[in-house]
Amino acid sequence: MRLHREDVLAGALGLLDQDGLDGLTMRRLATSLGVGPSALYWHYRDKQALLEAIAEEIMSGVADVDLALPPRERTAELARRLRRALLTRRDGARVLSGTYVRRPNTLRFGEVAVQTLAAAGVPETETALAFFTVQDYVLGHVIEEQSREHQFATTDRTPTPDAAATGDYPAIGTAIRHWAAHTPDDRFEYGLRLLLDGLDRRTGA
Amino acid sequence: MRLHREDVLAGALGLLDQDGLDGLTMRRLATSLGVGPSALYWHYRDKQALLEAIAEEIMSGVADVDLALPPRERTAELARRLRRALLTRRDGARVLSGTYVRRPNTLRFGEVAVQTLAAAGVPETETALAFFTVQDYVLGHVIEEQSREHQFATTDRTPTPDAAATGDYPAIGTAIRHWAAHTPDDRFEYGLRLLLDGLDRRTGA
DNA sequence: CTCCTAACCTGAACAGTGTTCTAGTAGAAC
DNA sequence: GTTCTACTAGAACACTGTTCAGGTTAGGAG
Repeated sequence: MRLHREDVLAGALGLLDQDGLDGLTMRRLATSLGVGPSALYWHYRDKQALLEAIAEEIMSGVADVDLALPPRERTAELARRLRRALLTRRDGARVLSGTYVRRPNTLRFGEVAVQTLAAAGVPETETALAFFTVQDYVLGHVIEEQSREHQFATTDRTPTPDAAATGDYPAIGTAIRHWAAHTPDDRFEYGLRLLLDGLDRRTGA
Repeated sequence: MRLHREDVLAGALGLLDQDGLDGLTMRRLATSLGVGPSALYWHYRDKQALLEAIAEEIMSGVADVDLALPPRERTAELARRLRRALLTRRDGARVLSGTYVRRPNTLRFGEVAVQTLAAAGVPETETALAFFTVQDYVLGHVIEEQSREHQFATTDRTPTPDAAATGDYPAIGTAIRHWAAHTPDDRFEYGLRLLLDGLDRRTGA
């Protein structure tokens, strides 16, 4: 009944989904695996190393986009797959933003994305700029998305942000009302479309 | 020599700039103020409450954009001011992403931004979507930007990301080389222009 | 000038955190 | 069946956020 690295990783993923990033502690992970805390340090040098393994696991398969799609739709699909992957695990975006991973899944995602952008007609000198722009948007978006999930679930603060805003901030009130009428997917797609439309202008030149 | 809330906030900001978010602990803040840790809890209910005060402080003045600018340039300026504000304090983006603030500075930024987008011709039903898109991009971008600063300063890992990537990931190699030739400001401006160009298409319809 | 009430602080304690260390045990290979 | 490696226990260190009962100090009222 001894552990391997994969068992530790699997247990960490389970604990992450259950209790979130703040609930993922080495001690709780150890007891959930029926083992002492120090045992984990044989498999992973650090908690940071474990988090990087989690990040790399989250990125698995994200790059496997349908290559038959036209380039623009393919980049859109890559962005959607990244968001889906982050949403799959609780606090996934926060985990990824805190790690700096250079491993197969993560690198392959970058490789495919850059190639796709180039195929879409983005000049070679700009592909990295465009890639990071999209990635930064997705990360920022999902961080906020998941932070909202968590905030509404735990605290009992006013769930409607317009409650405090109607007074001195008239534009926010109506704007948020329209915003609330959309699904999370719609909100993501809106920003994604903005970026893709902006990219279109640069592929012509 | 007793403290007021402002003193605690000022000390926290100083400690944040010096040691980063992870180094900002209640005990160290207390000793830096010449006081016991429990004294802080008279001024702020939580560490979270203190962080929200910091976030609100970071957002001070960000909304004060030149109203004489044309709408498109004004939204660009708002995005730049947000980035500058986040960059001013160390780990500023991480602090802001972890808080959910409804206070004057933060609300006023939203109000001005939404109004500016409306003035630019964005349909009223979309202003919030557009606002959050830009905000999410800025946040994601600066989180990555500041995380890079930190990573290169502390650890002695390979500072050039293409070192590991040249092998099986040819596109990344050249892409990163072009990326590295730009200044941080340039990189931000590129993504910002993408978003603004995408917005232009929606203001005509 | 005293008194009193509010504002502010101390010191100790609790429960929890990541991490390291020495010492040891189980499992496979020969 | 012994040896060697892979793996683990248990205790300890130096931290973390937070609470609590009790003490101090300042500023205004009488």
